Amino acid sequence: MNGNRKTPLNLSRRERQIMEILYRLGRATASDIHQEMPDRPSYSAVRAHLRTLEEKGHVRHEAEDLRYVYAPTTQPAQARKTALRHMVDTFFGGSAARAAAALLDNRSTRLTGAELDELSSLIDKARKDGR
Amino acid sequence: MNGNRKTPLNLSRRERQIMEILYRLGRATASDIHQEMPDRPSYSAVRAHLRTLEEKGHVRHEAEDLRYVYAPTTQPAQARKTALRHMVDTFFGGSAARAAAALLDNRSTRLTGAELDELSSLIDKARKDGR
DNA sequence: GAAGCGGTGCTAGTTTTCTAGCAGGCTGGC
DNA sequence: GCCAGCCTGCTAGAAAACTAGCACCGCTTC
Repeated sequence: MNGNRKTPLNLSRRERQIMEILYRLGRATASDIHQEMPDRPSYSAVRAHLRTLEEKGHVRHEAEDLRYVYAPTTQPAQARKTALRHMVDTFFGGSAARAAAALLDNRSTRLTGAELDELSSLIDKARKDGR
Repeated sequence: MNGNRKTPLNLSRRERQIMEILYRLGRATASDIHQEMPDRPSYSAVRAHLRTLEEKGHVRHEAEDLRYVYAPTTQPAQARKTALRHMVDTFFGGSAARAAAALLDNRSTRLTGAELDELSSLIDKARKDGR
């Protein structure tokens, strides 16, 4: 199911931590990322990892105001999709419905009325498409 | 946000692969896990990792029919919750609603009518609790 | 009872990851 | 000009991850 090479599965611990920060932030400088790292390593180490990630093709950078701003090469939408799929497979037996239910069910996630409406309409839409 | 020690964040690449398989399967023998591993390592290597994971407290084993059956120490429900939270934070700006929407929206995940009904009722319930 | 099968424990060696530190470039203030 | 501050590139060494292989044990089958 996953002999894929350019997959988060093949990232080292630190590389993965960096990628997650990058997905969360969208784009960030080495310094930003360094701030966010758990068990904060040296700034230098972070930069080295970024270079590796860039070499592996997971990340690209643009020069901006005299320093580099990094971003994932994968489009956010695609990354989200892949991540969701993986999560659903490993924790919910492949059932997106069960995963969605877990999201709704969770008491700690208070959803606003507007959000609920939005979801309702998505469900209606799914019903229409399905039939 | 995450100085936690016993978190998936601190697992090595192989250890994480094993944990994901274990979450997916619920419980499994060393051999089962070995089968499922990407870039299949040696059986021996898998066993070594399992021992490490057990030492770190992520996994426990029971003897059964002359061999060990491994399972995560974390309760599935709790693990799912943590994983969801993490996913929502890194890919959906912390919004469970956006994550749920992405799940529903995904064309590739065909939800059955029954599932949609189930979700609708969950939404209604959330509405009631919310007000 | 010996051989084959399938399991476990352990250890030592290799490979990869991870890291700090040095060298250098550009900018702004003194 | 020159120093401080902040950035990049690179490298060598330490630490961790990863791995294969050996020794052993219990069961089954011949």
